[in-house]
Amino acid sequence: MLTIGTLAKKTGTKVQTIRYYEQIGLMPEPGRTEGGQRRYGDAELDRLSFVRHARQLGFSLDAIRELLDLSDHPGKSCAEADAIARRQLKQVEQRLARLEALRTELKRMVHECSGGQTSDCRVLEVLRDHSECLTDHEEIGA
Amino acid sequence: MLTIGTLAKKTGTKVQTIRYYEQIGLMPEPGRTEGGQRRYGDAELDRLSFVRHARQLGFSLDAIRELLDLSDHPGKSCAEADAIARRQLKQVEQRLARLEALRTELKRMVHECSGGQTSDCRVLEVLRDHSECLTDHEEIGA
DNA sequence: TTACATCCTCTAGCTACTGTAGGTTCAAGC
DNA sequence: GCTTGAACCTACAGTAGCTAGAGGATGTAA
Repeated sequence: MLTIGTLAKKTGTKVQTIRYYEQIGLMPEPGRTEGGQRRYGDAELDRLSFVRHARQLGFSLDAIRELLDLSDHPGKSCAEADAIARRQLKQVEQRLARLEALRTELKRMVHECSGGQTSDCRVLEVLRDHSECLTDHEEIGA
Repeated sequence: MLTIGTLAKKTGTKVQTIRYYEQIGLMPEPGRTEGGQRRYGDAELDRLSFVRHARQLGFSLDAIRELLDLSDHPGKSCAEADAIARRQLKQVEQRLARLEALRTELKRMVHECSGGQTSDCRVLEVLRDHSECLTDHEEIGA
């Protein structure tokens, strides 16, 4: 039986985060000691590991919820899980493309900084000037 | 004189976002009509363009605040602006590295999906198994 | 004058946590 | 059995950066 702190350490999660996952229904309500402290078993360890791994891969909590649901029902078609992963891959590739363009622009900015006064600072100038901008009015995904 | 809606369209910003920027002090309080509606001039258009461009490049609102402050004081050293841009570039490069690793793993997941039932779905299996994980307990930036 | 798009303020909600306050429980050592 | 201190508990507030909605006022063109 694991305390919440041990579970946290084993999965690289903060204690509060585990309680938060419980609150939003991503983790089940665990057993408690007489004094009211949470105690976890291996099933919970596995589940939390799954969640954390998926989070590291950039899956949203909603997507993880779906994936957990799928893995809880082994008879279901694999196609759904595959679709989620594909959607995720697509997003990652979009972000990559965007970030690569950003890197180029940032490199240019940094490269051209002459070290003088802000009045002739390229960094500020580039930000003021949209003409060389990648795209209009697009957002970057953090 | 521009209405807030026109300014929004010109900069690709939502009206609410402009009001939000005003609220947090990133945009100045504009003039108003007798009826109390906001009216903007070219200075505000420039400032908002600057902000949006910087946001597209992934700068935080705090960083943008610093940059705006620098550009408001043309006598200051360019070094600070350069430092902010360099910090940003570093972050972008870290995210890139991380995302590239993610793409590899996701591609592997998707590739190996055989199309059967979830009980033998590689996507779920990979998420259950941390052994091939990139790094332990690291976070991804959104 | 009337219609209606756009504006106003205020409040709440979103994601995915993280932090704090104030109090309780557990386990080890004596 | 008692003390100590780390780890636990709940509840609530705060983070970034917006976004959405309610309910009402304003501006402008026909």
